Amino acid sequence: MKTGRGSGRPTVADVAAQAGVSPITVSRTLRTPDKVSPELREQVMAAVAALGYAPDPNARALASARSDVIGVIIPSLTNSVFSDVLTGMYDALADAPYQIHFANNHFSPFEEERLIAGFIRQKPAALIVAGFDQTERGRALLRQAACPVVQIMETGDDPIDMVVGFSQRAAGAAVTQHLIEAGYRRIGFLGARMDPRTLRRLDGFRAALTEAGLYDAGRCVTTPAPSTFSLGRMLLRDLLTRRPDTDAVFCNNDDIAMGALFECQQAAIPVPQHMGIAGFNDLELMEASYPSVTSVRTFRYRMGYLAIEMALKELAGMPPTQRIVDVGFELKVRDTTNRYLTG
Amino acid sequence: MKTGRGSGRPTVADVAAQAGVSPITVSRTLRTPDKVSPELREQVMAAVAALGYAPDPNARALASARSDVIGVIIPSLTNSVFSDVLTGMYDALADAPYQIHFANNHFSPFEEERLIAGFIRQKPAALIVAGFDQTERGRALLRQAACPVVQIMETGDDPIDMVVGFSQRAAGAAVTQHLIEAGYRRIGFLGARMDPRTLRRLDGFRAALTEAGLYDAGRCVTTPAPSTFSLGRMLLRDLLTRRPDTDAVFCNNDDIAMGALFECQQAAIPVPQHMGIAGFNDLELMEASYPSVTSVRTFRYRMGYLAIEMALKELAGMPPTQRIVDVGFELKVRDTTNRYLTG
DNA sequence: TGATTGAATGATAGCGCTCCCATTTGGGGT
DNA sequence: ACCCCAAATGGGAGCGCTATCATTCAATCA
Repeated sequence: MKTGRGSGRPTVADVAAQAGVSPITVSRTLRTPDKVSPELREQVMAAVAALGYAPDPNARALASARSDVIGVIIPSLTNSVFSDVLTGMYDALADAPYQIHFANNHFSPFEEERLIAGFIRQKPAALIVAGFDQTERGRALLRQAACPVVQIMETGDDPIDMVVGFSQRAAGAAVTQHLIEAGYRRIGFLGARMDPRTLRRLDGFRAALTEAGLYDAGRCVTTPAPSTFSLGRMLLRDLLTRRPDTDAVFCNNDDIAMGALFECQQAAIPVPQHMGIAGFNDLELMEASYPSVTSVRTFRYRMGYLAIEMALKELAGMPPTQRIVDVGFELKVRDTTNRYLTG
Repeated sequence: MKTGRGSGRPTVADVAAQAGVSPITVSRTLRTPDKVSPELREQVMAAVAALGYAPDPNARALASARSDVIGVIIPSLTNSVFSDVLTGMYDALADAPYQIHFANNHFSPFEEERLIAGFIRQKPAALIVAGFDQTERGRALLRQAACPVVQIMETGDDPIDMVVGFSQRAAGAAVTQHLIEAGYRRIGFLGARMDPRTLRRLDGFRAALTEAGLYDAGRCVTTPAPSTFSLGRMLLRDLLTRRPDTDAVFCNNDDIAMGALFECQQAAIPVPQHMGIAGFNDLELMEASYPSVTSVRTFRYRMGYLAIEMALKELAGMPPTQRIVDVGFELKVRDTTNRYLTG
């Protein structure tokens, strides 16, 4: 039985011999038990247990031209936003016979393209990518991929296959609208990294202010640098140097907003009276902070969860209920934009 | 050329035909180019380029009984601590022909054991696990794994194979020592999740206080719940209910510390005068915060980076310089424990 | 009753790559 | 001139599994 090159672990052949059936019956028992008679099924399972057999995923993938890998490509790991998404994905997977492999493209569509090609080579069960900003070739690869493809974090009418997300632009506009309604008039925008999604938030910001006749391009302070809390402090300082009369800021994300708040505290600028602050994503920190910080709640866990769920559904042969899912967002108004706060 | 079952993509055989060599030469050109003469090498590379050939990782893994997967098992994704570690790993990997697959065990050694078994089935190139608290069988599996194994986040004399980390206990003791030196006397401990590493920090805390004759078990407030900022607030409230005279807290991590700070701000407890606060991990937030928060800087990125580097070195056949690497830690003293602060 | 069907099982032949060993070739050493 | 050896290349087989088609056999129908 030892052929010399083998791994030493039991194979389908071993199980088949032990159970007195053919290898293919073992294979069937493991993958499509209902196509095997109960008696044989039991025999095979007993042999599997006796030998401690576990199938080799590589051999399986080679033979069936389909692996159990669900490829996930996200822009960054450092970003806590994506770790929530991933957590949702893992939870949705539960005990489904797939595994998630992910890669990060460092916010580069070119790296994303490489990663897509790499995944496709593995014949993935499904692919999940962030947003709509793939390269031409990247989109083409995804379109040709013989597997479900889910785009997440944004919505759009023309998904490659399926999409679950929300309108970044509408969310940006909603916060801005809230700041206007709260009585702020000289509203700035603080933005870091400026990836496509951030740009769409800015777009919403601009639209809302323009409509209200309050837009002032000079109050937009942005940087391509990755966002950090300290950067939030710096961006606010920058803005106040250029436009000292600014009375509120919409921050492209919560890190920046929190940094802005710290800066105000240190500079003894009363928040929310003299400076309103709103963030984006609604990290848990924003609610716990004192003062608590206004933000836009995004359903990150949910997006991850649904993305996997939709892919699994399609893999199971069920047609998806819908190909375009908008999970929405929720404005969380808190202390930092509540001008009529007592205290 | 179409055999019916094939994937349609070019294979080694196609490349070999195009280049006028045998399949094995193509294989060699791609994996060990120095074993092929320059002329043939060039021919093969030309054929590869012409056909757009890319090897099938599954077939490769099956034939060579060794995949290009480096398995990483960490307790949690939600935790920003681990995302730093992962970032370091990805960076260390750079263009090495391996890919990282990770899984999280939700802080459960049993789930960890399952994951280890799952990875080993894939014949990984290397395995990286967090800490030393595997199950008996988990350790056995790792020991028998025919690949480099790196334990991270902690140090220990008896690694399964290699280890890169730092002494959680010593770090816990060092912060506590600092609090004592800063003049605090009634020092509490706030801890969430209480995983093995946290327990060792607590151990260091206890040792330092005991030695100073200041230990009071009643000042340790812990919970198995996952740590959040709000939880930090609650834990501090709890502690102050039990021991209102507490004058400093060492928090098991930065989230808790930050929450404690917010609670103090809301309750108008002067920090650091009436309450010293120290965290653990030194997230970027701690430095940016106002007041800035004392913490223990841990080299998370570095640990991830080194873990991969050590594994790659071994995979390349080079003997590792050392099997046990202590990256240390660094106490960052800031406003929240600086009693003599002006302001 | 004989033809027909469908479910259950098996034999065979790969999937795409690499291991192992054999073969060829072109120098050194003596 | 001889042997020997190492480097370069190829032939053949097999990694562990599954797709495909063939076979068996009992149940069904006219």
